[in-house]
Amino acid sequence: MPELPEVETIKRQLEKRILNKKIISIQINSKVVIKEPDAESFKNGILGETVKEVIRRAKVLIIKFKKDKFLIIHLRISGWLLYGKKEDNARVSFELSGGNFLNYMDQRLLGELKFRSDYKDLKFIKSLGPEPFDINLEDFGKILKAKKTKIKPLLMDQKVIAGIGNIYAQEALFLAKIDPKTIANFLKEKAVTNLYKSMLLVLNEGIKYKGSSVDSYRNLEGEKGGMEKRLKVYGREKKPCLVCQEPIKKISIGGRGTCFCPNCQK
DNA sequence: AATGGGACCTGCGCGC
DNA sequence: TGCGCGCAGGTCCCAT
Repeated sequence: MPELPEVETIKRQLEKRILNKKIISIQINSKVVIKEPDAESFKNGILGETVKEVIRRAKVLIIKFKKDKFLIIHLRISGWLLYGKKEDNARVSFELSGGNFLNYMDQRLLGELKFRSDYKDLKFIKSLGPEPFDINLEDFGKILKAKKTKIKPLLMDQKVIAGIGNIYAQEALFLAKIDPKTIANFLKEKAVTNLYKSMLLVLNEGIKYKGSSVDSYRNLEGEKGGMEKRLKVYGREKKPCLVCQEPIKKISIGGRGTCFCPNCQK
């Protein structure tokens, strides 16, 4: 599910709901999502702690308790968080002071929860490139210039730019009118500028409309996002391009489905 | 350096 | 109707 806009939406909602709440009890229904340490130590470590800060880095949510206690949540594909009553099909439920619950939902069980003394030292976190909103046009251009990979998987490479996934990469390329198969260092200055602006635009729009609910994703309040109705190419295979009416084509790049308009995106 | 395949999981929709 | 297959918003790991 969740790319930067979805995770940012959840982060902002968590700030309103769980800041300064204490973890009263924890029920783990699917141990497989607890990646570190073992389920028992995970539970014991978090019980009684109070939420001091909520952080997002790329697609990762970090809940900070004390100085050296962090809950790190990666939702991967089908993970989401639901605030409110206790959910029977939650993989993990955290009971909070005040009577509400924070439920970790994850149909495919690919997400991961970790309890650690830090998050910045995680291998994955250390390998991340800059946040899209922290990179300037000049640096963005330099990165593309140095790469001979196709532009679409490059945008999705978390080591290069952190937070973009399969939906927003397709949307940004459509807006910028760039063929997703284009080799990155082949892009001219104007195309690079267009792509940079389009990337920021689609991410900001995603945040504004509280994410895309293409499938099971719901935000913290259990609501669907509003962005999926505004997506211009993702999931629109064979449908007419919203700009030129040409049928949208779907291909596979780097093993990921990729929709684009063969007429607009050159 | 770049690409392709498989792995991790469950469940949906499609064609036969 | 029922079944098998491909596919799904992510990331890692291996081989070439």
